[in-house]
Amino acid sequence: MKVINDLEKAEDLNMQLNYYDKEDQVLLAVDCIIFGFDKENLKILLIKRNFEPEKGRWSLIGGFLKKNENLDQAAVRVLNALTGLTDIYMEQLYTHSKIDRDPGQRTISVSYYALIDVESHKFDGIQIDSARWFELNEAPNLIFDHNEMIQRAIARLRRRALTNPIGFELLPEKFTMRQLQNLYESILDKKLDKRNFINKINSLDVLIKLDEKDMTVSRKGAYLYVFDKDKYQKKVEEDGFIFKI
Amino acid sequence: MKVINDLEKAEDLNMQLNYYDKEDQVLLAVDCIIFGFDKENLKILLIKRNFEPEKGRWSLIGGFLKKNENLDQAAVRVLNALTGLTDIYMEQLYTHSKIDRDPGQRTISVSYYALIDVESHKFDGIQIDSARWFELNEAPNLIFDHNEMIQRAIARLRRRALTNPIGFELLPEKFTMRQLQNLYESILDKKLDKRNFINKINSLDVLIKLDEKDMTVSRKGAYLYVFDKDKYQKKVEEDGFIFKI
DNA sequence: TTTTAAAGTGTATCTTACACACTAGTAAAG
DNA sequence: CTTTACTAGTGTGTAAGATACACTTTAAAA
Repeated sequence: MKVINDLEKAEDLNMQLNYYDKEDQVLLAVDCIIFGFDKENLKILLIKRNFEPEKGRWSLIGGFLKKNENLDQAAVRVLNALTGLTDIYMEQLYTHSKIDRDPGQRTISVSYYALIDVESHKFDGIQIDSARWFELNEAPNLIFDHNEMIQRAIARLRRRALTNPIGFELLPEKFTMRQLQNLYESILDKKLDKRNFINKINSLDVLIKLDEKDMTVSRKGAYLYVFDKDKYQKKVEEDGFIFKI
Repeated sequence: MKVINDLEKAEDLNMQLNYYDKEDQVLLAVDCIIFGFDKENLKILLIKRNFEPEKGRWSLIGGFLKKNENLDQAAVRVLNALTGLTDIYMEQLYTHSKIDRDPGQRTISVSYYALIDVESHKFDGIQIDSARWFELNEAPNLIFDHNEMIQRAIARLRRRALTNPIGFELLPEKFTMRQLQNLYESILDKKLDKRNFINKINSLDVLIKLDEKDMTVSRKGAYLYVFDKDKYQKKVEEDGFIFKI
């Protein structure tokens, strides 16, 4: 019996090695879609590619997954390496696998996206020269399937904006109602009624109105608000905190 | 000049080769989360793994991406190979990349999910013996991170059910209101009011009531409905057709 | 003919969404 | 000091949609 068992084990081991070994390996990339909000408009961060193929053309911020990291970590590392940006929370979006999407070699790419405040995230990386913000509708044509990736990210962002309090965490620490409304209007690409917007936001009960005013925006000045992270967290845990703008 | 150009080209080519060559390659897998609805309850399709590691344990229906296909195609192929199921539309869900998720070798897995009608999709594949339906809450513990994958799929399904007319396409061709309500109640895991549910569904205006009755469910019998695909498509194109149950 | 089991149906009340226009406050200009 | 200019800030009425709720109908089986 022992012999048979050992034989079986040997066969299994063999099978195991064979099984994985005969499979095709591929390169796995991450591409970061970084939306920026500058209190007025929605922008996107792009980079000039410094290697072939497609050297010199604009692209998303991308790089390859390494053996010792997971995809979330790869996205953070790549973003930091190419722009110097740190502490950006990105969310995984979609995995693109068209056979010839990268003519250099069979590469599958996982897209990540984030929405950040332009002012409070100034670049300081070595590659700063080659990365810059573009207005969303003035972005150049991108390499590979990067345009498609962006379209998908915009769709997700929009859907999110309609049903989740996206943006609260992503705004500058203190902001005016007008800025928050601008953000929503940029994402949804339509005008909202000021009174209804404020009523809705207030009914969510996650903002704290400060005594402080932003006097740069008008003669009268506009009250500043901060996001109440604790209240927000509690609501998310309780009921998912889905609403509708 | 020509010489220089050629030199540059050579350098570029070299760089190109180097660039891709020094990157780590990985195995890419797909795992299919197939939810089934049998007019009563939500089930999940699992398979007994027939190779090491973890041979003999239950797992999702999975396999590896090949060079000549994209991920969507891989998911369809793998599902068909292991269960004989055809014509299943699956949607990509998430890409799992924890470093040691598969102890056999570094493998990244892309999960796909679908919701199908159990009755109208009987197995006929060679592997039929090792695949079977489990009640969602009676499913065994699965290998790797497959439990986590299922949790994510349930969350997505639930979210979808709240805002999209999921299920209409996925039900048997003819169905009763009670069956549709059962489906929603299974997904959302809560009871709904019969009258309110019917009113809501009718207000969506995508079902056609037949003269035919299903006499198996009660003495009185229940009217059968069919899904109006054209109307549905039109609504999706016009306004995305988001609603709220 | 009676029993049984699920189907089918309507309304009143509450909540939320939406449309809509004027006053308030401050700094800068004159 | 007064006027001007500019954006912030505010409330209500109406319409639509969400929710709660219980009895009658139908046809087969006993």
